[in-house]
Amino acid sequence: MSDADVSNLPVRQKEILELIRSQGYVATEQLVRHFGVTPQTIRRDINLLCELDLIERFHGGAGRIGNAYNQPYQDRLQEGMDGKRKIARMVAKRIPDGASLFLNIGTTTEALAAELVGRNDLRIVTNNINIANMMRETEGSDVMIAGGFVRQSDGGIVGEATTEFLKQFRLDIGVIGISGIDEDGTLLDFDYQEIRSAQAIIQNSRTVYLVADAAKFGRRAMVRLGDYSNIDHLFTDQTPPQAFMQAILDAEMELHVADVI
Amino acid sequence: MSDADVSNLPVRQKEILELIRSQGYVATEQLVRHFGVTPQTIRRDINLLCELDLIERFHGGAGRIGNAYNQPYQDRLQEGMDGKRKIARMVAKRIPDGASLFLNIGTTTEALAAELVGRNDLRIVTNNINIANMMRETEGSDVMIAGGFVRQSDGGIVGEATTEFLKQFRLDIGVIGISGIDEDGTLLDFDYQEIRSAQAIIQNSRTVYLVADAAKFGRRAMVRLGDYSNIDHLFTDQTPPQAFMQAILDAEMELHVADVI
DNA sequence: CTTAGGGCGTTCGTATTCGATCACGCCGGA
DNA sequence: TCCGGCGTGATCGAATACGAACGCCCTAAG
Repeated sequence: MSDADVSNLPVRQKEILELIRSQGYVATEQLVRHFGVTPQTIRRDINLLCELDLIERFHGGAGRIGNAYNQPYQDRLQEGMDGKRKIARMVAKRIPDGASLFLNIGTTTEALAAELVGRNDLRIVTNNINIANMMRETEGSDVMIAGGFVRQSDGGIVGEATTEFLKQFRLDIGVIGISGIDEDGTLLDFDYQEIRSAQAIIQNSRTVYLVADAAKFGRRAMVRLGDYSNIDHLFTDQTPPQAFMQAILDAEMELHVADVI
Repeated sequence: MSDADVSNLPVRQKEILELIRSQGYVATEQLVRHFGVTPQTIRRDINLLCELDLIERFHGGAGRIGNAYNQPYQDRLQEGMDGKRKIARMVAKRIPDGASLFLNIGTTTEALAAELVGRNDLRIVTNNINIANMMRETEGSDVMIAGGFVRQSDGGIVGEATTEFLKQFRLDIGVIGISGIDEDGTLLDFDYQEIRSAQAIIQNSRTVYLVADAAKFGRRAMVRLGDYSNIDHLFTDQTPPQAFMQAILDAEMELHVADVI
């Protein structure tokens, strides 16, 4: 994308780039103090880097560029976030201190992780690089990350190695998200590889939580993950449509709908 | 750390928090457009969140809080960065297109990863979560991450599982960094677990690159990693002190000193 | 020695953002 | 009905950041 040759930049500009990439944002004033130069000089650097599309300019500083590749992902993170957050809050309350849990790929599980930041008695195994990063923000729970291919679109870790890694554990709670649910309770996903990880998590969790916001009911996806018999608790944000209720009631599974509070 | 109860905040403030946590920084103006309210209201929100130590205030917006825990790490990232970058640039030139390589924990290897962003023919295996994140920024090389414990201090992934994961590969080049080098060529590190990963990388690389800036020569560290016989190429930024040269010349190892250009 | 050019500091007028204050509308309780 | 708290919008002077223009210093080429 950014086809500028970074390596030929002056030292100070390279360092600014480095700072911004690692910190996300730096104020002009911070850079002034850091380098001992005038604001004007910093601004010149920032403008130059900005014209090369290496950083994004703000009033008062500069930040990492809004990357085109994770933009759609960021959008997805937004849509239906209210529902996801409600679900996450509800699930977080049901995670006891000292529990061990799997968190797999998915925006809803990420929302859960956000709620769990600050808890410091948990042991978490995840194949989501964003979750691992999130939990690093504070001194808190132990985090293990699964090995495997890093998927650029969403930071998910997938592949046979990932599945094998997950199988090494047996934890209290497995939290999984999915792409869609059929009326008869068939759980679906778009990505074959992701399915394998989810199945490994299901097989090795004493209790399985499925988190799915309202949009998942009726959404078509290609790959079959399993059905309600694999799930112990289903968490959602709205009462599922009538057509889905029969299968839900027949299953030996508890349904939790987030309070509208 | 931040002992404020996030869950009781108004919806807009929670969303602001979410945006900042995911984007690193948002301008006041962006938030104004996003929520359709006046700048004044956004400022009130930002000030409130700032007093709760949940975000950091800037002129023109707000950003993620400069976390106390990775601060010492950030500092370490800074000191000697010039040298590290020079080394990184030199090594990057020696990584051919299509190569497969290990990158282990360490600030110098991170600097190398930064230089490799944009290359799109590489296959990279790493146990450094920062590197995995960095490579995600652009469409580029394939990245595999090792599984294991996520170390909060620096995002390194360590533990027996990590070592086992690394052993599954056999790659063209292994790039390792270390904490210190003795005069006789003994390679040292502070962390026992990290050593095991480095040794696994050495054993499974066709060529081993050691990257070490000038500060490493003579620094004492506790755990023995190996010696020059394990290394094929040593990259550094200054000619090593006289006392070290004999061992370096005796070893079957190429020494590369970064040009002062 | 002279000169041209790049990098940086300085100045100053302009643009933007900030905070204090007041006003309005929307509740819920007396 | 009245009242007070709360959240928001509006106004305006103060603080801050911005860009353009100019001059200085250093370096390299002639």
